Amino acid sequence: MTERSQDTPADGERSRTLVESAYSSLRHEILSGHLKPGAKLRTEELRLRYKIGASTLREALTRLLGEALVTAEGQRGFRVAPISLSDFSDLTNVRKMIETEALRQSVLAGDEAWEGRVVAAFYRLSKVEERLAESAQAISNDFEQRNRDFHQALISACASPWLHRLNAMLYQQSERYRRISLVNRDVPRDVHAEHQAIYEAALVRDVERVCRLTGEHIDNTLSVVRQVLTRDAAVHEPKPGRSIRERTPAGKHAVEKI
Amino acid sequence: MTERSQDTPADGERSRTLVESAYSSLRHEILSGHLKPGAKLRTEELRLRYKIGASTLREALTRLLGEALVTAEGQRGFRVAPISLSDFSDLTNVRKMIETEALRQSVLAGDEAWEGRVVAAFYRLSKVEERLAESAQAISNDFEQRNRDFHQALISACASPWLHRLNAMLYQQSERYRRISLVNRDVPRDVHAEHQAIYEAALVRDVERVCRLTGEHIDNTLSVVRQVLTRDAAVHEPKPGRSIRERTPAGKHAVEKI
DNA sequence: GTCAAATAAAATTTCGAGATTTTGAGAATT
DNA sequence: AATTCTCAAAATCTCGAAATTTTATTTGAC
Repeated sequence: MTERSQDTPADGERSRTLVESAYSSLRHEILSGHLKPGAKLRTEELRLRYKIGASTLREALTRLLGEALVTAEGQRGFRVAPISLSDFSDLTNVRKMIETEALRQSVLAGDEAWEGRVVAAFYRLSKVEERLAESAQAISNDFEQRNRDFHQALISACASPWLHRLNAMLYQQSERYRRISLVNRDVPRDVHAEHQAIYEAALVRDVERVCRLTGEHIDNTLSVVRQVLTRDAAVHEPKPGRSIRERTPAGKHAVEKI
Repeated sequence: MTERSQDTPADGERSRTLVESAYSSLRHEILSGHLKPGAKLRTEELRLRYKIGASTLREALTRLLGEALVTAEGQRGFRVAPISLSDFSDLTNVRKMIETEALRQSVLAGDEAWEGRVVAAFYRLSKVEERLAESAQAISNDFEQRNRDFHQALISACASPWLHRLNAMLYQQSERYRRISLVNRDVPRDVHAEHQAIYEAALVRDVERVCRLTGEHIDNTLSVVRQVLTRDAAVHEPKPGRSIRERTPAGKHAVEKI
């Protein structure tokens, strides 16, 4: 008997195939930090959790492999991709280069429709930033979404699919670091002011200024994450409840636990 | 009855898992152009060809998805990623940026061991380039291998894993275009002279010159591929033979069969 | 007691049949 | 003729047990 159960998709996913929804769920759990960096991903446990077959789960994990959110080794299964300060530092530099270039092209090529997207995205971002001071934790999903939309809108007039592709990948990676840092503690920073400055420079088509400000903006994120990660290296605690059993891979700096 | 046959790996692959060797074989077939851009990848057929299970094949294809060598849609299976002039043009620009930056860092940071790798790789490349005139087709595998090694050696002192990762991806993509062009017809170009110029500039640590030359080098490849692709766009005709299971994706030049 | 081989337990990988969906050819309707 | 409907063939997607490998534990020799 092999009836497809077609269980209700975990969250708000309406992906068609089971692989796709498992992929979405797993990605969300990794990005949000619920699945911890370096953690072993045992097929058996995940299989039961998501109520899917072994191959289906395996395929979902393989997709994440291509996005560098999980690692895979020989006959030793999958792990959540580890994080490290040096990785994030590297990531930040490369992302600065890519996003800046995309931005340059976009601001130069942007038409009226582009302006409209930027204005709209900035407005929505501002709204959520107002509420960010109090309940940083609660609305971090909202904020991340709109922050991504804003950055995306800014470069949306860039005509290069490859720049978009690479940028999306790097942005997702850095989003992971940001969210992991956010969950731990929130380091205040006037991120709204930075966004506003970028926004205004974009609309007056001051390319050099937009690029410079965005570069600094990205760098500031590095600073914040650096603070959190170095501080947490000492503090961490094992997660309560039925958690995925795991061994800390040898010699990694202890950003393992969130 | 589920015995593992562990058939001899296709070529020189000694990958551990079946997924890995299927992945390698498929990648090679796509890069070499044996599997044509845009072609449908029917699981049934491939399954029989490689003598592996459905899920195993599926996982191998999913890996290629992450490298943008295949595309996948909903419940409609996999296809070899299509190619186009505009894609290659875009690819070339982005790759120029990435590889140039990696090169800059590498030449600045390169130590004696780096010099050694560059010298060795250049020597091996030169050897194969001597023979390139006659049997371009026959030794294209050799040439591509050593060409990749040479470019890799040049940037091997770059300390950024992300630059390496992105560069590897872009290089592989452009390799695909180069090989497809090569198989069709060979457009002569004094590629050896270009390599030599880059080589010499690298060894005397003339960063700006290395980057400029490499940029031009990459651009030249674009020109060559452009010639071949535009020429072939006309030559090919949808063969009216029986049972065209294959719809040429809209407006693509028909590089289906090589 | 220590080290290594043997054995047991656990986890990963693979298979292929069956469930589901898409496709396309012909019938029926407008 | 063009569009929609029907339904069978073909293809994709999913499952879970079986095969294989890795990891942990025990046993045995020195």
